[in-house]
This record gives sequence, structure tokens and C-alpha cells, in this order.
Amino acid sequence: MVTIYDIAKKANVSAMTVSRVINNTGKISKKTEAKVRKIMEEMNYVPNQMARSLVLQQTKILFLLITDITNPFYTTLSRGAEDAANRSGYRLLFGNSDENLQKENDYIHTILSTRVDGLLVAPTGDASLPHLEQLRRHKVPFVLIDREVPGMDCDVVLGDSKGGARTLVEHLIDNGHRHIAMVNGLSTASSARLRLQGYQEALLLHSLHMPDNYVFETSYKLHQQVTGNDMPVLPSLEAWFDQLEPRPTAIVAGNNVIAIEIIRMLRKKEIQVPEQISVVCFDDFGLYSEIAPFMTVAAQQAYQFGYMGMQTLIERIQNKDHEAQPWRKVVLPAELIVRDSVAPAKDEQSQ
Amino acid sequence: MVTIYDIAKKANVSAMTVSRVINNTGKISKKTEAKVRKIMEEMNYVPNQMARSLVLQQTKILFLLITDITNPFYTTLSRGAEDAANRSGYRLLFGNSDENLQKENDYIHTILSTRVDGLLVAPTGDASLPHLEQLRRHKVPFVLIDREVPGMDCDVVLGDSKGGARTLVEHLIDNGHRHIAMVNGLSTASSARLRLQGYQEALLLHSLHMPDNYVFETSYKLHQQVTGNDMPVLPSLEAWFDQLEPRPTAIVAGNNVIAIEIIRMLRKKEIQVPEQISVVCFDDFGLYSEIAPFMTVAAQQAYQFGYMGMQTLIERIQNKDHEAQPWRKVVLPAELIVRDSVAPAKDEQSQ
DNA sequence: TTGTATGCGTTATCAT
DNA sequence: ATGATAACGCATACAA
Repeated sequence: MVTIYDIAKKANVSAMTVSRVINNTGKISKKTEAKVRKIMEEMNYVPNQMARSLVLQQTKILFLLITDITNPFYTTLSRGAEDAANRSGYRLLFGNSDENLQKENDYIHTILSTRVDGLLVAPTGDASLPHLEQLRRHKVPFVLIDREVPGMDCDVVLGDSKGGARTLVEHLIDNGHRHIAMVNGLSTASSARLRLQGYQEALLLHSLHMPDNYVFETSYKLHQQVTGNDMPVLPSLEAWFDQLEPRPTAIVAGNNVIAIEIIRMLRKKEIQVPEQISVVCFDDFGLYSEIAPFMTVAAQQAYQFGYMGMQTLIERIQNKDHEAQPWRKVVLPAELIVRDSVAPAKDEQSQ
Repeated sequence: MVTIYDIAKKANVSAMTVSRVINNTGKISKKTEAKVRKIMEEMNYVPNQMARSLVLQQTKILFLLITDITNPFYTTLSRGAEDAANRSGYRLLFGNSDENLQKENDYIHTILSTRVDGLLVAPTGDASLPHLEQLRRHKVPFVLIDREVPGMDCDVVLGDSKGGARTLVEHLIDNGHRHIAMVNGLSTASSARLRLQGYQEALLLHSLHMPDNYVFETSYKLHQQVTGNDMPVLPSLEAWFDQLEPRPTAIVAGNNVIAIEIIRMLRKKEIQVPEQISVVCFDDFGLYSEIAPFMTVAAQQAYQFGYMGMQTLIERIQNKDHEAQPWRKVVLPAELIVRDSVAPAKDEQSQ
């Protein structure tokens, strides 16, 4: 490995002079600068970030930890975060926790030991609290996106989960549906709790009462990796659906991936969407809504989640005393996009 | 920051003893070990990876550089790479070059200066050669995925682009199409060149001759970020299409994203797919093919790309003298999945 | 079983 | 404008 000393020796200067050239710090004569630069070129010198961080105590590297890299909501969010980071002269590295607390733990450990300057993180759920506390103890600035964690005061960028869910349910009610079930994410995630509240509020507002078992909880993430063209249907989802009485005329999905699970289950049972059952969900489908303008959704501004979250993080970092400012909470609206997965309820069903 | 010395002092031992506890190296008494561990817990000690790497000259961190994080082919590939890396005790960090040579350059620089142990990289194209040469000079082991780069001998995991393209075109020919155009990725990517070859071979084999302007090149990546629900149609694509004579009855897309651009353009012009024009493409759509089983594709084994690539990389790293072994080239097959974006050509068109 | 001295590659401080 | 020295946090070689 070619070091700053190799350059120095070849240029007949001290290592300090080379360092000054690299960092544009201090005064140096045009002549030596040119000479040093030339030799750095020749020897393909690249500064060792490890050594540099060790003394500088900063890396100019930020980290984004998402929960599902195969979900277009998070990949679009990533692009927003990337743009914001680059615009401020930071590099951004990504990690994927896969909705898995253990993986999240591993990443937190890597992040802690790598001493990145800051972290944008979508926590897997409330159980992430210890991880966040660890970050806080180690004074790693972080911003939460998409999900809050009770017990942790910090900056956070959220979607309007409650409002979005209400909008979805009201859209179904407007279409005459009176038996509306919900398949939600695990209630260990704040977004799932709020979406459930939104669902319940909308029903209450219209004086509708659903059977107790009309709400089902599952993972926000596909239960199995997509490897080919066929994939088993989530068994528990099907079992839940089979025992519903009466059968719902519409289902609200907690996110886009859950919607896919539902559609697959219904297709397996040869139930038509939307003719026999309407389906709506949170989050849009990125590119895919373009070629398959099918699902009616409450679209969240994924790119903005990343961009705003990253900006908040950077501002927090660049403020000298990190934790002095009051914590910020940004809530981004969800927008109803009506497509073709909802049909008017039939009369005998809407009573 | 709490260091190994802080632990040592509190435990009344030397820093070396603490280091030995951390790394399970050398002999230490149960009692001191227990004491040291307890204090590390109490003080929330996390080893400084920077300092450690500086002396160990390795990080146990690998890197995956992809070209489009919003493309499900690459995100599924990422999941495969992640699993393979974790299985071997490595952490994996991601970067997204966005099909942008400058961004790729920035990432290579970060990677070089961060001294990761190895790199799995999908190069943006032939112009990536200098970046790879730089990696080689700095003895950073790397494996190419998805695209080769002429002039660089190295391990590489590719898809059967030529065969896949031939299969797609033959499927169209089997359906009676005689006027088949192609919208391909930039020919600066090896995959695009091979897909073009496959297209041409299939035509030749069936003694079909297309007008010269029947092949159009564009980016593999969406030309504009998806931020909302409407997005302008790629102007040059539309201009190209408008001047085709005769108008093709089928179009082959170089990848899934290009297929989306084509569908959008045709929809804008109110041309029905597949009734008026059939469309097929490379790469599947991940989750989305599940809810919109529409596009006929040559599906590549995205997960396997990542998994095999990562395994190849790790084996290369763990072999003492990296570059002694002969380079490996893995070619993964593409599978035709017939769906609904192809219709038989009408008689007057198929002549 | 445990400790001391040294070096990894860089920058800050202080000197010249 | 340039250089010498110490320090960042850790692990290796060698000693005790």
C-alpha cells in the first residue's frame, strides 16, 4: 500500500507537506504542490480513510438502514436519501435489515464500530428501542423514518398513516362496502398501529361495526424470497380468510407487499378482484404501477421520506451541539390514487 | 469515546489483556476474562473498526455496487449477495451508481479509501475499465456481475443475454411476427451487445431482415425519478417510434425498465398491447409480476446472480494469493415466461 | 497468564 | 512555506 510517506520521500518533502496538499490546508508553494500532485498521480495514491478517520473522528459517511430492499417504497426512499446526502458532500452507504431484529442488531454494531457520522434508520419496530438507545449512548446522530419508537425522543419523518388509512376505508365505504377487513403489518410497528386506528376511526364515523376477527396481522415483508415464478400462498393468511363470517367485500392492506399476498391468495381461490372482493393498500408500486395501473392505493411520498430524512440528519449533524435543538417531527401526507382494484359493492352485500 | 484503555484501567489489567478478551486470542484466566467482559458491558464498549482495520489490514466488510436500486432485478440480486456474505461472516454494504459513471467513480474512491475486503460490482459499462484497473492496482479483489468489461480479466457472473434475446425473438416469430423492433440498453454495456446479437441471430436464422432503424438504444434505467403518478414519456423514444416504416408488430425491450418506457409510450399513443403491438423484455418484475401477470419476459435468476457472485468473491478473497487462480466465468440461463403481452400477429402483417 | 514497546497511516500542534 | 513530533485506538512481537 502506498502511503503518504512514500509520496513524501519521492517528492523530497515531509509527510506533512503532502497532507497539506491533499487537504488544501495551510500555505504551500505552487511548485511543491505541483510536484506532489504529480507524484500522487503517478503512484496512484489514495488516502487511507481508516487512518484519517482515526485522527479526525469523522468519516463524512452516512448510513441508511432500511427494512426491505425489495420493496419499491424503500428503494425510492433510498434514492431520495442518496441525493440529499450527495448534495451535501456526504457519501451514503446502505444496509437492509430485512424486517429482522437480529440483522438490524448486526448492522447497528457495524455502524457503531465503523464510526459513521450519522444514520437514517427505518426501525423494524418497537423492539428496536435498545438499538436506538445504543446509538444515543454512543452519540451517533440518527433520524427515524417511516416508524416511530415509543420511548425514544428523536427526529423522525413519518407518513400520515392514520389519515391515509381513513381515506382508504372511506373510499371503500363510498363505494358501498359495509364489510371491510384489514390485513395489517405487525402492531409492533407504529405505522401499523396508526393504520389500524385510521381504519377503526373511519368505521366508527360511519357507524359500522366489524366482527372481531376482521383484522389480521402479518409481516410487512414478503414471507418468502422471490426466486422464480411460483411461490406458496401464506398459509395463515388463507386460514384467517377462510373463517371470516360473513366474508368481507373489501380488504385494506397495510402495505403494498401485503396487498400482493392478498391478491395471490384470492387468485388461488379463484376469487375475482375487484368483481368479488375489492382490495386497497398503503404505498404505491414504483415503476410497476405504470405498467399495471391496477391497485387503488394511498401513495406515500417515498422519495421525500428519504430526502427530508437525510436533510434533517445532516442539519442535526452540522449543528455543533447535536442534541441541543428540539426534536423535529415531519409528517408527510398520503395521497389516494384511484385505479381498478375497487368495484362498487353489490346491493345485497351493502344491505 | 470509550477505548480499550478505559476498560483496561477500570479492570486493573493492561490493554493487551482486554484485546485478548475481545478477540479470544491467547490464554487468559476465567476470572480476568469475566471481569473484563463485565466492564465492557457496563461501559458499552464497541471496538473501533477504524483502528482495528488500520493494524489488521482487513475489515470483514464487503461491498456491492449496483447500477439501479429501483430495479427489482438488482434488489433481488442484492438479497442474494447479502445472504451469501452473511453466511460467511462478512458484513455487506451497498452502493448505487445509478448508471452514472461519475457516481461510480465516487463509490470506487470511497471503497478504495475505506479499504473494504472486496467488491461485487455491476459496472455501468465499458467505460468502467479505468475504475476496475484502479481496483486491480490497489489489489482490491472484485467480481463483476451482469456485465463484462472488455480488457479486464476477472471473475464474472453473467446472464445468457444472447440466448435469452434469441428466445424472446423466436417466441415472437412463433407468434407470426415479422416486423420486430428492439429498444436496447446502451451498447457500451456488454449485456446490450449480446442481446442485440441474440436478436440479430434469431432474425437471421429465420431469414428475416429488418429496416436499419429498427434498433434503438437508450438507458437501462428510467430516465426520470418516479416522484408521483405522472411522468413524461421519453421524447427520443417516441420520435424514434414515429418514424418507423413499416410500424413493427412487436418490440423487444433490453430490460424491464425499458419495457415500462415502451408501454407508457404506446399507451400515450393509444396503441393497445398486445392487440396492436406485442412487447417482450429481459428480466422479470419481482413482486409485481405477481399482481400484474402481464409481461412476457426472459427472466434471469437475479437472486442467484448475487449469491454466486458473492460466493465467487469470498472464495477469491480467502484464497491466499488472490490472483493465482484462473478467472472464473459463470453464465446463468434466462427462462422464458409466457404471459399476456404477446398476441399472434395479424395475417396481413405476417404476410 | 499477563505486560511493554512499537507500528498501522494520517493529521494537529508547535516549531523553524 | 515546511518539518518534527505526538496522538488517534488497536493488535502484534516479544518479554516477563
